[in-house]
Amino acid sequence: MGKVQDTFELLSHLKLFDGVSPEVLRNLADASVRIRHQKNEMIFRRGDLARGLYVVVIGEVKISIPSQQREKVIEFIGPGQAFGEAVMFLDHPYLINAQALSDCLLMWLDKRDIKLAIEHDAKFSMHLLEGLSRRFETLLNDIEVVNLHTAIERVTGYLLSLSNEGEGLMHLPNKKMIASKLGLTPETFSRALGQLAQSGFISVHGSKIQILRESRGQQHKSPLEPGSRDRASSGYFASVF
Amino acid sequence: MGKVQDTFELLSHLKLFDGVSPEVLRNLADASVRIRHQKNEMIFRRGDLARGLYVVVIGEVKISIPSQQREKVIEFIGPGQAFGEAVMFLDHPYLINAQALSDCLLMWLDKRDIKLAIEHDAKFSMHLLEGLSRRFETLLNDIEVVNLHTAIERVTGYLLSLSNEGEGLMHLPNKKMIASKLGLTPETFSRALGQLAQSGFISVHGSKIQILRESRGQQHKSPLEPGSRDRASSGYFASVF
DNA sequence: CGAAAGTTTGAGTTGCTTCAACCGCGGTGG
DNA sequence: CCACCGCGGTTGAAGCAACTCAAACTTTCG
Repeated sequence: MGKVQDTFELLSHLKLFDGVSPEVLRNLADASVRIRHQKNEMIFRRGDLARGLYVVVIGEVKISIPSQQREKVIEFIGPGQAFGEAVMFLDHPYLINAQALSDCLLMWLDKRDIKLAIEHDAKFSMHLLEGLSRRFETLLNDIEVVNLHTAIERVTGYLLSLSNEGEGLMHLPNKKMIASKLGLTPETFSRALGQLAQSGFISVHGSKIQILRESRGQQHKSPLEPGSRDRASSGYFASVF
Repeated sequence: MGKVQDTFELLSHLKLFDGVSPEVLRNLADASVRIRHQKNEMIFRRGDLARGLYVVVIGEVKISIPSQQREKVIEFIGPGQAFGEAVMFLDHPYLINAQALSDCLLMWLDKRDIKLAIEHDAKFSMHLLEGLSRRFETLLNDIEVVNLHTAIERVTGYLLSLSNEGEGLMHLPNKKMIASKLGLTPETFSRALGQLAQSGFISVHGSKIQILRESRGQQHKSPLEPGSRDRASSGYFASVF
């Protein structure tokens, strides 16, 4: 009882369940399983069967495509976000790996219970659809970045998107993963940062990065940010190089 | 009346509306707008506002990311499939272009009506979720292909996936678009086909392509295979080169 | 038939990767 | 306390796969 009560409380604060009717939420809370993972533990692997979805309550999770040579980082999932849903609806095995980037508290929900909730609460359906759509746009953006932009453009775009979300001084733990997210090798990523620093656009001190100069006029199509404007090689790049 | 009746009939045969209750379907049919597009006409462009979604009834639609230099083809949408949904749920402008590849009959549904249908029929929600999930997996696959595979691997994988769906003799209209879908230039695509033909794996006669030899251990559901990088060392490629 | 677009082929270029060495830092244990 | 290791990151040099540019050829279609 205590457990269910706590879980209900916990879930009710997550965006995914915002506005969902108490009865449905209670059922979900009842059916949910708490899962803890230590930093670096695998949550699931490519090829595993998907029986449900995960919601991050505390911590951060890395989603990536595994490869013998090098993995490709897809995205980072934080509190309130779900993952593993896409494949769940298709009855396919996972294409991706999910790994805890820090000690994590997750909620796991069985496919059956999710479907029940969908049947009883359209609000929940909408949240799922929105989440999936958001994730879809992110992927779309990544495809665009990888296909149509050079290394420096990718890094610039990434930094700008970070600075849009947060403030001027940024902290990049694990540049290797960022490089992979941008579809670059760590070496190329490092060199790109070096070039941007040299050109005076940013300053780099270890993992701390500061944007010194904004892109001219309306920025370079921030490639990791859905719904932004347009342009690649004009704008900032024209002014710098 | 006649029109609505026909539309109801039309929609009821589409997978997207399979199992949806007659009342909801009738409302949707009532609210839907028939849209015809001639071959090569743009259906929407990046930056346009998304007020609803489209369903292909007849014809084929190309979804692509525009670029000054060259566009990137995302996918081809055929009868019974929806497009433009992802962005609709987010109230973002489109990131993509949609263009008719042939003369098309489309149904357009307003966001409001879609949301109403979601609220009244969980089956419809599920179809949307499944569709979005399927599309998501496709993108994931594309990202993997572009990031982790060489030109020849991409082409081989694509041909194998076609042959899995259909039969040995394939028809590729517009190789330029296929090349773009695979993240290659037309030249590189052409050369890759040439190499595969020379190695005896396929035969190419204009736009008609025949697979002559299967890949060893014909798994290619997911294009992450050993030997992706070191082509000379394993898998199919070792046997060919 | 002729123009326009698509495709192939050749030659040269390049941006990213690869390989390798090196640095700095945190943890560990002798 | 410091030597040692391992790992993340940086830097240099060299290679290469795919791109660009260009020209010839083919198909499509008005």
